[in-house]
Amino acid sequence: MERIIFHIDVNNAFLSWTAVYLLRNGYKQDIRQIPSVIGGDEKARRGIVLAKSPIAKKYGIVTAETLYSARSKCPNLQVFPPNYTFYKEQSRKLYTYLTNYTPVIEQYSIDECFLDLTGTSLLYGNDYVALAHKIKDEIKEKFGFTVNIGIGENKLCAKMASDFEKPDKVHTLYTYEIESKMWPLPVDDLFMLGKSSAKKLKELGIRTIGDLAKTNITTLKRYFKSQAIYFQQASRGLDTTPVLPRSELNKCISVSRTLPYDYTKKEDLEKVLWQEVEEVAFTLRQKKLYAKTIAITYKNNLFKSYSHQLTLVNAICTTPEIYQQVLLLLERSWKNDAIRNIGVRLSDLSQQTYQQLSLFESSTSKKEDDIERVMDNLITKFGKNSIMRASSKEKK
DNA sequence: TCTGGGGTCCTAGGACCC
DNA sequence: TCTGGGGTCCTAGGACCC
Repeated sequence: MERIIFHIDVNNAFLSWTAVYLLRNGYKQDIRQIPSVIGGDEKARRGIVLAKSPIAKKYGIVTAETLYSARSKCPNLQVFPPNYTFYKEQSRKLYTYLTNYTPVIEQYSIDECFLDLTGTSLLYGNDYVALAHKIKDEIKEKFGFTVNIGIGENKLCAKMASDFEKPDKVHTLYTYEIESKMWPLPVDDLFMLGKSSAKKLKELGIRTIGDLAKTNITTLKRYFKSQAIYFQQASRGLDTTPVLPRSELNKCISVSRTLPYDYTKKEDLEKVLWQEVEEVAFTLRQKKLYAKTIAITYKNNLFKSYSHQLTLVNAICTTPEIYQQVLLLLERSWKNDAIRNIGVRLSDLSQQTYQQLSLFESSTSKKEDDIERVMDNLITKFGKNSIMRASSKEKK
């Protein structure tokens, strides 16, 4: 059966949401109408563009460039800090509202989702463009921000369509429109085809998505291995992946931090790692998960990234147990270089409710897990400062 | 005061087993 | 004593997404 998929994308999400927040709190100007960006804290060395207004875009400002560079393109640029708590709330409200139309929603990110409306014509009729306009306008009225809606017969086409012209627009990319609407676009515009693949394709003389669609698969395979098949299928608008609610089961939980200056002392790195372990371990336990693989990630002053990981026999979840492994990893992997960014990642997650005790392991781990859970509950109820372990005090 | 943070997926190579 | 080959698990690194 032919499918009908919508892709909904909040226009300049962080900037729009901040605009809504500011207007609601008495700010006189709509920052969507001026040259503005949402940017990280430059003093904390996080000074990059997270979102931009349409006028800022006209100045050539792009996402992820430094604020320094953005200002050089537009001297009267206004910079606002991100408000993640508010963003998450807006995102949740939007998705809750969209479940009115279909239960088959895949939340792709904080500001993007797919809706499967296949078989809903008895409910909404056959005019999907009209339906999309209705949803789009309701969102604008109800929440105060605009979205783009792309309509297609699969997720790929819907996603490509929502990207066409912004903001506040509805576009279709039906099978019969692929040649006219998608083939003239540069290969970089194809979803999941990034910079490094685009560069290789250009060297092969493949510039547009149409060129890619017409390229011999054997040639593509020589350069792109298994990716070649995806590229060719996608360039022809083919995609059979289903709209699936994001699995509750995370594949990994991670945290990383850019440090205020480059750290060269082990004790300093250990202090940051302790805080990071507390964070990821807390999230892990909130999700009632255990982790078997623990990793440490670095970025040094030369922007070189590296990482180190280990896999345990038994999955763990307490902060001290994880920290112990992280210290081991630090010992084994840190190259004594100046560290700009350091992080902790937990993966190989399971919902295992019992721990298989290895022969020589004490049976106290269950008790320790319970103590941690009691502490977590206190934190949830009374806040972070309500409780602190003795060892964490000295590390602050 | 130049270059964030949280994810998923893939690949190559080594260890180890039979 | 001249050195096969398939399978699995693990790690590091990289591409790509928002």
